[in-house]
Amino acid sequence: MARTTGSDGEKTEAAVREAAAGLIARYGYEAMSMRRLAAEVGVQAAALYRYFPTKEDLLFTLMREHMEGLIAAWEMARPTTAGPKARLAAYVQNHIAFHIERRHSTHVSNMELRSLSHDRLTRILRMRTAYEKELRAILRDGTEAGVFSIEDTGLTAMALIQMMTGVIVWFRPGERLSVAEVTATYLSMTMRLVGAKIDSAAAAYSVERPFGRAENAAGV
Amino acid sequence: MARTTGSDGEKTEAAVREAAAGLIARYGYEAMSMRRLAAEVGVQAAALYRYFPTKEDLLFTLMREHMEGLIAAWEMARPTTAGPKARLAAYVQNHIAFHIERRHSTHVSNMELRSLSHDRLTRILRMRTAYEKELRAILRDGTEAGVFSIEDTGLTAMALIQMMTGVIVWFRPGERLSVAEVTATYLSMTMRLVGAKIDSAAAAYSVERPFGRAENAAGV
DNA sequence: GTAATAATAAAACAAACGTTCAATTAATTC
DNA sequence: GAATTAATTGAACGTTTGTTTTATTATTAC
Repeated sequence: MARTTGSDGEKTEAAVREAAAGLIARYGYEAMSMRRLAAEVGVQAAALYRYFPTKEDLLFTLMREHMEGLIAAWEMARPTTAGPKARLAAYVQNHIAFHIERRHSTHVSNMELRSLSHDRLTRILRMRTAYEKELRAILRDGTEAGVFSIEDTGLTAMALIQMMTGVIVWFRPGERLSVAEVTATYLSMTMRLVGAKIDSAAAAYSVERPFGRAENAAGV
Repeated sequence: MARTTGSDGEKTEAAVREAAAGLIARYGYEAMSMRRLAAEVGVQAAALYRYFPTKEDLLFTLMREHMEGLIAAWEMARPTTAGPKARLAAYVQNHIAFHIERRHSTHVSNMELRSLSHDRLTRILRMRTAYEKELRAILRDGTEAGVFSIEDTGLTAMALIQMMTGVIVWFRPGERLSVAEVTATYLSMTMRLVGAKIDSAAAAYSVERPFGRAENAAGV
């Protein structure tokens, strides 16, 4: 047989991306065979090559779009006029919300870097560095303004990112804690970690448009 | 040919373990072929099967011994009579020192869990849970004693472990920072994160026998 | 020095891998 | 309704995979 009834290129490609992210997150890039992926999508392996010339192209596409999405989300969420503390709060909220929302591609982007070619690895790492640079800038500004007390800006940024991204390792939606509760707790841990001075302005941590659904509930 | 001059089972096995940890850390378990591993050791692939019946047995051995080593190191380092703050400091120091010292097997143990069979995964996770339980106990004791101010003990434990283990992602020995400096900074970040009350007892954070070499230098 | 054993090499196995190609059918265009 | 294009199948390709088997040599024990 050949073309199947109701088949549609765009739908198939989207299904391939989603299935690939799920399978790679669960079993790893090397462990996912193209035949297994095709079966998950409900298609023959050869059909995948209409959308992605090689397996590595597929991996790279997932990673690139993950990073582009993360940076775009931050550009939407970032407060431009606010002080260091509100900006840090926005960064934390955006980061956690984005990574929980996209658990699978986060896993892929964090675990499968080693399967990229040198050039593509460089491109992904460049995006990542740009994103992390934003956090370092916030920490530096806060330290210079005397709002934070931080010993080493770069090291603190790495520690915070590892801590926040680590949420996806254990967090499962619908269990003991909600996204809002987790975010609120991580936010206060972050503020203590950077030695943020407590101030009386009640809305100090709140931010206008966090990524994803409105989950500002927890009283922070 | 067959047995080569100077060949020795124990040495070969040790070489296999070390080479395997390095290759899996760099390229991943699935991406490491038995032939590649054998070449790294300087032996034919068939020779590996004298020491490990299957590839997965090799992986499991690396992980089990990593976890056993971690737990053993903590049992050596743990202060039994000290208060929560000194115990937490000992935990952090031991954790960071151990993971930096064994970067490769740490990578393996963190990234390749999905390649284990169900039973073996359960065994490794049991060890991990036991180790993490120690940290939760310290945090709980400190909170009850009023020394720490923590909202959610379990969540804080996960955040701390992710933060500390994340050191191996970016830390390279011999670069900008020494192990002692990194440990000192992480220690003070940890203490702020758990809201540890500052006390005047100067030696509050010091601990008798940290894992590995004596790197207590930084004035914490 | 001979017998036993430990450690390895070399070759082979079937299975699975990523990928390509030709054929075939569904949908679209005119 | 015929011609064109889009989407997919099924079979095949050469490699590489983990593993097994058999033979061979170094070492050890007596």
